[in-house]
Formats: sequence, C-alpha cells, structure tokens
Amino acid sequence: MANDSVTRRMRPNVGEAAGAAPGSGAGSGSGSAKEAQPPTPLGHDGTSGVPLYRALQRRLTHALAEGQWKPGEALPSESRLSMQYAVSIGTVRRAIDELVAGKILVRQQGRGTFVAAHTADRLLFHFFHVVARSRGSTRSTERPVTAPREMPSTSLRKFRRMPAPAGIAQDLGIARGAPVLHIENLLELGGRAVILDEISISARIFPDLDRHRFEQRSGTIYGLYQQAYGISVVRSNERLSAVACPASIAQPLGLAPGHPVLSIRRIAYTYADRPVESRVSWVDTREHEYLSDLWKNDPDHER
Amino acid sequence: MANDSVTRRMRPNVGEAAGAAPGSGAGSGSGSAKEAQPPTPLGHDGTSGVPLYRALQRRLTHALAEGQWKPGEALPSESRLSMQYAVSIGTVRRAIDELVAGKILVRQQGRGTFVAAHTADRLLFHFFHVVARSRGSTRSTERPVTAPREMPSTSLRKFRRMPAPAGIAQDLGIARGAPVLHIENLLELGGRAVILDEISISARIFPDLDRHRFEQRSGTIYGLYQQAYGISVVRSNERLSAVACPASIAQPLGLAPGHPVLSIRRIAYTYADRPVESRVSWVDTREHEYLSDLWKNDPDHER
DNA sequence: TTCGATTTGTTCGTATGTATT
DNA sequence: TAATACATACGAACAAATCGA
Repeated sequence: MANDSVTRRMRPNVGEAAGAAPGSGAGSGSGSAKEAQPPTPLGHDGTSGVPLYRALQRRLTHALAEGQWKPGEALPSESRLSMQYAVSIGTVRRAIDELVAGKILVRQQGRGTFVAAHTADRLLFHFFHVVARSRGSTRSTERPVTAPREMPSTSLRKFRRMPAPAGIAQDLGIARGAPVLHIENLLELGGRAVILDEISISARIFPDLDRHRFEQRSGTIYGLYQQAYGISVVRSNERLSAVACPASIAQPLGLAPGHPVLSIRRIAYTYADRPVESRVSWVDTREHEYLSDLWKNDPDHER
Repeated sequence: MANDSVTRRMRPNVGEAAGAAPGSGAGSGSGSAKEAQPPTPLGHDGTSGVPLYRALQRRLTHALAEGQWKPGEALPSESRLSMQYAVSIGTVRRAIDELVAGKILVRQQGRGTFVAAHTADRLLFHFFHVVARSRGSTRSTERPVTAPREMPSTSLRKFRRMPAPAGIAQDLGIARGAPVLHIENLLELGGRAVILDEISISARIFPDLDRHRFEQRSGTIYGLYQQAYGISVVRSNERLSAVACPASIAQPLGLAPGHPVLSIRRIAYTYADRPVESRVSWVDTREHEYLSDLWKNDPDHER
C-alpha cells in the first residue's frame, strides 16, 4: 500500500468553535503558509450531524447575503477557499455545487466561480415564464423546449408609496401598514400588451427609490434591485389561477372586462429565503402561455 | 511530495469502442477477479470529450428504459457497478447523482439505490401541482411551502379509442391517425369536482388497455403505466393558459359555460425524453390554484 | 504566437462514518 | 455482531479553458 506519510486525520477540524489557535494546522504540509490568511475554521465539532460541506455552504450563503462578494465578481479560487476554511478542495466543490445548481453561483472553467448577476438572459430563463403560444413544437430536432423567448419591453404606469395591506405585508414579512412601494408596469411582447404587473416591495428595503430612478434603470427590475440595493433575487414561488379580468386591468391589456386572464401571484426571495417582492401579474393568454418545464433540468443547455 | 508509487494511470479505459476483449482489464489490480462479471467497459476513447460519468449515466438510463431494473428494485451496489464498468466508485456516484436529482433513482443509506416508483407521494409532489388556495401562507414557522396537498379522488367519464388528431399525434411523436386511447377523468378535491383531465396515449404503447383495466387500477394513472406496461413517466412539461370554459367541460365541473378556467397542456415523458402522454387539464381555480415552486430545490425536505 | 500560471473539470483511490439488515 | 451499502472527507494527478506576459 505504501504511503503512510499521509497525515492520519480523524476529523481535521476538531478545535471546538471559536478561538482555536490557527497555526496548528493539520494536513497540507506546513510550508508555504506565508501571506495566507489565518484559517477561519467552521464551527464544526463533528458530532453535530451537520456535514462539513453543508456548514461551508451555509457560511458562503451568509457571506453572499452580506454582500461580501458582489454580483458578477469572482469568489476566491477553490484552492484558496480550501485553505481559508481548512477543508479539502473536494469539500469546497461540494459546497459550491448546490449553489451552482440553484443558480446562485456560476462556474467557468479556467476563470473562476462568480456570483450570478441578473442579466437579461438569466431573467428570461429563470424568472420569466410567459412565451408565445406554440402549436407544433418543432420536435425531431432534439431541442424541443428552448423556446425562442423574447425580451419584453416595459412601460411604467403607476408608482406610489402606500401602507402595506394585510396580504402584502404577510407576503413580505413586514408589519401591516408599513410603507411599501406599489408599482404598476405594462409589458409588451411582439409589440402587443400582454402582461400587467403589480409589484409591491418594502420601502424600507429600497430607500430613496422613486419613479425616476425606477424608470431610468438600465436593465431588468431584478437587476435594479441587485445593482442599486445589493439585493439578489434568487428564487421565486408562483401560484396561478384563471380569473375574469377586472376592468382596471382589462383596459391597459386591451381586453374586454370579464375576459379570462391568467393571474400569477409571485413571491420573490433572496438568499436566506427572505421575501423581497410580492407581485401579481395579469396575463392575456390569447397569444401567449405560461411555461412550466418542471423540469428539463439543464444538463446540456449549451450557450 | 513523496508517494510516487501510485499507479500512473493515463485514462484507464482506452480500449477503443466496441469489441475490446474484456479480459484485458487495465487498472484496478488484477487479483480478486473471481466470480466477478467480465467488465463491460464503456466505449470511451477519452478523446470524445464526453466525460466518463456521463457515458455511464447514459448507459444506466438506457438500461432503465429497457426495464433492466424494475421500479422499486435496487440497482447493483455502487461498488459492484464500479467493478462492472471498470470505473471508480466516485464516478459511479457522480453518474447516479443526476438521476437522483431528476427523481429517477432514489438512494437510501445502508440499503441501496432504487428505481423510483410512482407512489401517491411521488405523484403528489412531482406531478400534481393543484393545491387548495392559500391566503396567508403560515410563514414564521420556516416551512412555508410544504403545502398540505391532498390526494384527489377520480371518476372515469369516458374511455374510447380513436385515430390521433394532428396535434396529439405531434405531441406523442406518432403518425397522424394512428390509434390513440382518449380518456376523460374527473378529479375531486375535498369532495368537490375541480379538475377535468383529457388524456391521450398511444394505443400501440398500451396494448389491451381497456376501460375495465383502467378503472380497476390500484394506484395512480402513472402507477398503472409503470406497473402494467413498464413505462415510467419521469418528467413533464406544462403550458398554462386561462380560457373561457367550453360547455362540455363546464357541466361536469359545475361551472357556467364561459367561466374562466385554467387550461393545462401537459406532455409527459419517459426516460430518453420519449413522449408518453398528452393531457389537457381543465381546472376550476375558484378554490384552488396551480403551484409552481421553481424551485425550493429540495435540499432539506426531510420526510 | 507561444508559453506558463491559474482555475475549474474529471477521474482515481482511500479511509472512515452511519444506517440497514 | 458482522456484513453490506450509501455518505462524507481527504488527497492526488491530469485535462481543458483562460489569460496575461
């Protein structure tokens, strides 16, 4: 079998929680420790039942929530992280794996691991589920569901500050009556008004956001949340129903009142499952439909 | 650096594609080959750019499609698979990982890895997305979205054989006019008719399925497909829209014709993305809604 | 353009922990 | 108790992509 020089570890990190003289360092030869940060061991006594990689994952998630690395920025390399946290590189990879699967991080071979940013692409494929109605999905060519999604153009219709109604307060986890910003946004697809969005966000989380700033944003709304307020929407939860269109909604959509529309109640969350936005979308599904591909995964979604 | 005794491998499996005398077996020491099956190396010349674990994953998927292991049965253990395919156990785990994530396989520590079966639970959490309308999602208690789903009771309304219309033929990837079974099923939730399903399946894939066999099934419909015909639905794709309820649908649902209903077009697929079923569901969303939790993952969904 | 350093991706191997039978 | 099987963790080597000198 050869090779007994390997340090016979027995849980490397049994230093109990805080404190723990860093220099001791088992594993990975003593030398070359120059310039290296003192390792910040995970508080992990091995008896807790929590796997190491999950503890690290949690640590990374918290760091992300605190904005330690900005969207688009690179995390420290895997080898650096493995040193900083005194775990093996495999454990680091495992911790990152799930964050990548959740689209919170993005890995690029040869470059690094990056915090996912709210680009138009991401929005389209991860949060925007309304597509042109397709009869005859091409088939035969193997790539059935990469529907040619289209970037909507938006126009702001209302922007006002108001006290949170009960339902929205509950959605956002804030007190009833707390100030919220209520935004009404009309979305066009193919030159046609298709969706009316009613967006509610806590005014405390988005201070000094006003009509002008909202309209002058350069990218998507979630991009604005992220770039201007450091809030990354990473997940959303939607409940759909078919209802008769209220008159106030019907008008901007060019529908007769009472016409069936798709009503979507979405709650959008940031890192620690904290709600950020409550949104009701009214969708005219005469020419469009809601696509729920639960789920083609994305094993091979090149590009 | 010490330790040069490690076998200097250079791609173990370079045996070129088919044929390849099995006995030659590079890697994994010569001994202990008793009783072991001759390894069936993956045709993998290392230059193809296809990772080993993905080749193995494909191999496993094909084996599943052929019914090599029945639903509920255990696969060979990871160590056995690693011997059979002459890859490391880590590579086996990696290949299985994605199948587990896709709910095609289920791992149980200490027991084995099993082919997912269509139990009621699986149906409810993976394919059935209509839940009672919730105002005030409990919040506060950390487990927000494990909605208390309810098993629907069903009653068959129609069962007939007919030539496939164009749209359904396309959905199912069969010739127009080929025989299909068309099934109409009414679903009740809480003693109330909520969903009308119109199901279309190829009669060639489900020979001798008749009204009686369909009604006498013991479990879910997908369970019937699986147990009686060896066809496992592993994925589905749904397109939703809001429409005015046709009279023929309105009647069984106890709705006025023209009332808004949610229309869901689903195509259900088996292993190699082969379509199995085309279904249109009409949902009365006055007391229920469609839940699209894209996606809470299921990192910690104990139970 | 080439080359080397850096970083993620793949594969192997080993040891040990924990659940099941 | 012992054997089996999956789960976690570590480490090594090499492949492939990227980027700057």
